[in-house]
Amino acid sequence: MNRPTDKAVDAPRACFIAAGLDVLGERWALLALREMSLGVHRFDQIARNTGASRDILVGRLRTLENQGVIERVQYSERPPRYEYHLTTSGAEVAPILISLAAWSSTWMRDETPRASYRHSCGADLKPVVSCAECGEEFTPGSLMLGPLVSAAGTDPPSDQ
Amino acid sequence: MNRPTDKAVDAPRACFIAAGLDVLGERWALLALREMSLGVHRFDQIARNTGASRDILVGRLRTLENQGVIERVQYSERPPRYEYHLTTSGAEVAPILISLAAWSSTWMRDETPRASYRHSCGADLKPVVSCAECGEEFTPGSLMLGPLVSAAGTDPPSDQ
DNA sequence: ACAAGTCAGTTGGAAAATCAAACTCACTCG
DNA sequence: CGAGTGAGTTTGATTTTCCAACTGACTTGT
Repeated sequence: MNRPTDKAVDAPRACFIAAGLDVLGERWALLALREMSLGVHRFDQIARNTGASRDILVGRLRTLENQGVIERVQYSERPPRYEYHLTTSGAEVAPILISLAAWSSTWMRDETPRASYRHSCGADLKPVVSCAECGEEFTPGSLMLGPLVSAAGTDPPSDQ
Repeated sequence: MNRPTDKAVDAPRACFIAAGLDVLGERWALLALREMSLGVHRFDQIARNTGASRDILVGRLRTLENQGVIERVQYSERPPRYEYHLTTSGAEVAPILISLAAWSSTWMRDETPRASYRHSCGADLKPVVSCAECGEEFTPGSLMLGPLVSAAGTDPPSDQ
């Protein structure tokens, strides 16, 4: 009763981009991760530097913690106070932030002055994305759909 | 009355990551761009494949058009019908989608089956991000703040 | 000692964004 | 002629977000 071509009224594409956005795509999430990448770990400073309201920021940080992207590290007993730190998973968000910063500094050409980014070597941010397998640079259009998978092909990296 | 260290009650960090998110960070925007990257250009299919409601999708597509990320291409006079295509700027969003897909397929390890992505060479998606200047691979933490800039350092790429 | 400040949240109510489904309009196809 | 397609628009509910004030447990300055 179900030939392979039967699509149940065309459900939205379930792909890893959509899944990633479920975690990282909520408002303020990536900016909070940006702060931690830059060495800012405390609630008040993250709130100030991102501009997020404190209440929704609490929600985002909890979601990111539940997803294993960040972790709370207690730095005071009385009163209990926590710092927010990137896990391995969170640290690996960097390429997303880098690509975003690079795209933005190329294409957002208006008058407003903004903080730019650079590589630790001192050079302006010019990331090159290439395929680990063939070494070729990714060109627009070289991203293609692959098969459906449940857990990524090979090794599950254990966090921390 | 304004020493360099006076910070006007700590405004949120104005940086290129935040600016990029203003354009690409709204709900459905990146998924719509994903569709166009995959060769889907018509409204109904973009709505179906992303899962966005038609009304907000209209809004997103208009914003992306105004920002020069996509353009509408008329393919029928009567009734007027348009296709949505990536501009050069839109095509260069690919590294963001690639990084997101790669992060997600590494870290979203639950049971639900999702479409994976691959490079056009056939290999599973394993992007390597390196610095165009020094050639070194970007490691977590190698992203650093640079100076404030108004329009990116050098050449404004003309679109198309 | 007491007032003021820091820090990580909570709370409550208003404002904005999103959602889903139905509806429109201009056609095309059988 | 009737059904279907395609790109929206409309409507009214639901969900998120925003903002400012408030709390509780301290710490620091005078």
